[in-house]
Amino acid sequence: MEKEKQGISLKISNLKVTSQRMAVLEALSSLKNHPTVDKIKEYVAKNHPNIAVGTIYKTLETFVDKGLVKKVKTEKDVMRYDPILEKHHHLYCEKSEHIEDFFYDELNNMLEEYFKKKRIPNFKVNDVKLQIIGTFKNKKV
Amino acid sequence: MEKEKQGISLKISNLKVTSQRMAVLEALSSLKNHPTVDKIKEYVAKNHPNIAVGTIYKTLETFVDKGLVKKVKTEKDVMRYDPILEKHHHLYCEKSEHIEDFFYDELNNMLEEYFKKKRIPNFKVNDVKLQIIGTFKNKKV
DNA sequence: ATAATTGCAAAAGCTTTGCATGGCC
DNA sequence: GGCCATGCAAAGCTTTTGCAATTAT
Repeated sequence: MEKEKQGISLKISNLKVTSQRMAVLEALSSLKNHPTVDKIKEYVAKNHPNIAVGTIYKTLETFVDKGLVKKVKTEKDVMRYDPILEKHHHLYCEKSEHIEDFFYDELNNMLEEYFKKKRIPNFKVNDVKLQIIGTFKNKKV
Repeated sequence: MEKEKQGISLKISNLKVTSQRMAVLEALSSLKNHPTVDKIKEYVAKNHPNIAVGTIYKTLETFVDKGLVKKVKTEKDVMRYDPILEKHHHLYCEKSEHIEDFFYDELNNMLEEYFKKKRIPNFKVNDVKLQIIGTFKNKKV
């Protein structure tokens, strides 16, 4: 059961299990497309009409601190959240707000190799993220 | 003379040459580190005490439209501006707001090759940006 | 002349904060 | 019971907008 897993992941992170946190976790896993706070609020409000936006912000910030979600940046200025922790990159649509995940180990390995060989003076590389920008074809995004 | 070039680049873009626009261009080329609007305002204000923030925003937006600068987004939610148009990537410091440019044709070629061979289903790649995240060594950033 | 640009100030997001209340452990 | 999390509302920022006055061409 999904809820159980979510409760466990809160406990592991030393967070109290509250219905709001559970609801935000559920929203994150249901809303596929790197939701904004607004989308999350909308989703959560279905079963939680009284949840405060502040709570959602605080909750998400807590999750980021604990490493349960990551922030995704776009050229626009609204923060979006990504619940997937495996290493992956993002495809950004030039024409819409759509963001899609892109997993490809081969690419990760290639980059890792590259930065292992080619050192950057005075800089220690910890992570490399790709923003792959373009357009989606034949798809309602 | 630098000013002349800047005036010309405005004319080429079909923009009227105003002292405010010249000042913003100068700020962009002097402030190396991908300045925020605030930094730009600060710089411009030295010789232009009366410039309005709104004007700076409008000016920058115009420049972005004309392709004279690009927006750079960080995990924090303040927009920053990059006057360098050549293809390049960014080094992000994990510990500060410092952003540095990273030029490396070899890497660009490698990525270009990669995405030429490895097609992504339903997606046309137009640009690939790297966010290289880590820490600067022996350096006051 | 006239169309574009600017300054000013108000407004519009998005996000954070403080504090009293309420709920987990 | 103690402490952490929540709701609420206000405040803080960054950014946008409308409009009259100004300026470049």
